[in-house]
Amino acid sequence: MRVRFCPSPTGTPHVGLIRTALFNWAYARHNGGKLVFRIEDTDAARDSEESYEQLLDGLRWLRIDWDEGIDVGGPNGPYRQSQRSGIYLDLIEKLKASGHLYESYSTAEEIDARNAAAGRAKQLGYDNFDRGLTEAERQAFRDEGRMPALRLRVPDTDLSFDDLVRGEITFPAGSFVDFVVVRPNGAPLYTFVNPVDDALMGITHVLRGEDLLSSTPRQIALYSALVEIGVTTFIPRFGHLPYVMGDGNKKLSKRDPEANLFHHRDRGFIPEGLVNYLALLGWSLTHDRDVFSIDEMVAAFDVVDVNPNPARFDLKKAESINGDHIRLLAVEDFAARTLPYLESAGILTLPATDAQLATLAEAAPLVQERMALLGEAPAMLGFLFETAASLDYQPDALATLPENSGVILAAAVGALELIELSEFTHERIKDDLAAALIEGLGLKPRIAYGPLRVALSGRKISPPLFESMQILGKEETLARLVRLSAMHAGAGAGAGAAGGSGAGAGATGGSGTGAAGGSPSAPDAAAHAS
RNA sequence: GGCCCCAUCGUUUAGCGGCCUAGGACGCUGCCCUUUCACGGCAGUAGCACGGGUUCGAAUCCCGUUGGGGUCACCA
Repeated sequence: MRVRFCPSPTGTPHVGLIRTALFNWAYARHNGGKLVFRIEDTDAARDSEESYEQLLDGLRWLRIDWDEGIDVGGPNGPYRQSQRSGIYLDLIEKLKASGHLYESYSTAEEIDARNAAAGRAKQLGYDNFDRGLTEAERQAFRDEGRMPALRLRVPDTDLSFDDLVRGEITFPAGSFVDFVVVRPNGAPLYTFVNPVDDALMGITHVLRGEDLLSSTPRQIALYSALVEIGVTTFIPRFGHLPYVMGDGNKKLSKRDPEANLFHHRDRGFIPEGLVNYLALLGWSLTHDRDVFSIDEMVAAFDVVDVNPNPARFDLKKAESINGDHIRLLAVEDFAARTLPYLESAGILTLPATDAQLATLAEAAPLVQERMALLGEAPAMLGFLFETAASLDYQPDALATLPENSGVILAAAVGALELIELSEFTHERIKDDLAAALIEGLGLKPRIAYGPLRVALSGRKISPPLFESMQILGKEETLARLVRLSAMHAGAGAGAGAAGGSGAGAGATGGSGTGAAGGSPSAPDAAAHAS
């Protein structure tokens, strides 16, 4: 069994294209067959070397490998169509000699005019006019200086094939016409080189996008010609994979950012997660589970199980699956994978220092289960790599501070100061803070710890608080609590319990006494502190 | 318009004649867990496009209707 992946290198890799590569790959691996990787660069105007490199980059990132073709070579090379001209020229001559190809001098305008004159719908396209040209007529055109395109003479019969995902499909005679395979300048078109290369490379199963379904009869017609002249002995099986849709009812367009493979990588999809999600686009492993490994996919994949309906690319679901795979990672692996994201965000130096790596290793277990995308790492871990002085506070975080924040922060400082440096662990921190704030001040945990969280991270949400304090260390933790306390007092929450520099009240309005629950207990807190 | 493909919860998918008063997942809602957010747990929400057949029996087979999509290039 031999399958192939044969993209044309235009633009950045599209997730639909990659899904096609994945299915071909999985089918080959499942059956112990070979995957051939060929590049269809027959359109010099649109193809680019950059796009070619991106294709390789994308496939390697997803760990989709191939047995024959680009880079790895093989007996049927070269594997870039732009380097196979000689092969095509030879075959074109043979097919001309056998009468399968004929010269066509009709221009688009002439075809339209003939259709109009015959009362034939314009959309019907070419009318096979040049089929019956005599040699004298052809010579007359040549004498006018016209160069012929070459068309394949298609059979005047119905053509059917048994699609691997859709079953029996029949195209009635006349619904496909003689089509151009070689431009007047001698350059063969995709319609020619694609089947020819498949034949030459012994491809047995063609899995491709649904958009090519209606060109299949023409392809089979060419294949029949190739069989007749002895180039190959069989016509491959075809399987047309469903579209990958975007929002609404349209194909996921190349313009759509979600279509871009690298967009997802940049946001922090991991290969395991994206492959899993891509596999779900038209296929499923089983009835009650949709998180699986690529090995599980290979073990189970059969193209006949592919669902023919178009699938919508659902980012939310994709992220959820990715999050599941992130959680499945060994913690060291997870930490290592966040590295590039932290570095490019400027959180870590490049390269990261040993101290930074140590901090990351400590923090990784705290955040691994709270991320769906590796790209969330900078926002989640950034505060661990700053100093009290450089920390930025998010406005929405500041907005959550209760009026008695000063009291809370002061009590926390008081409690934490008493902990020996060697005992500054999250368990101890938790116990002492609970004693000071929950019992001491009689506060609800969410009220008590909110200001501490903001002080530490500058954010409303963060990794677990006590663990974060442990990683930051006693000195840094206290510095952050003190800084926010001073800020808060300065901003006018009259309590002034912290630094006492206070005075600047008024601005925010709320009279200092508002700290209802806090006030009575304040003396206790103070006692604790001193 | 011709031809072709497709049709199960909002989305995706299981189902290939009786295991279906239709299962899972994402999303959404509620509750629990809880140092925030997550994670996790529990519960709930919501679907076989329509109409004919075939059959003892249809989400499953057939026909039609409707709806959606694709394709009709000297692009790939």
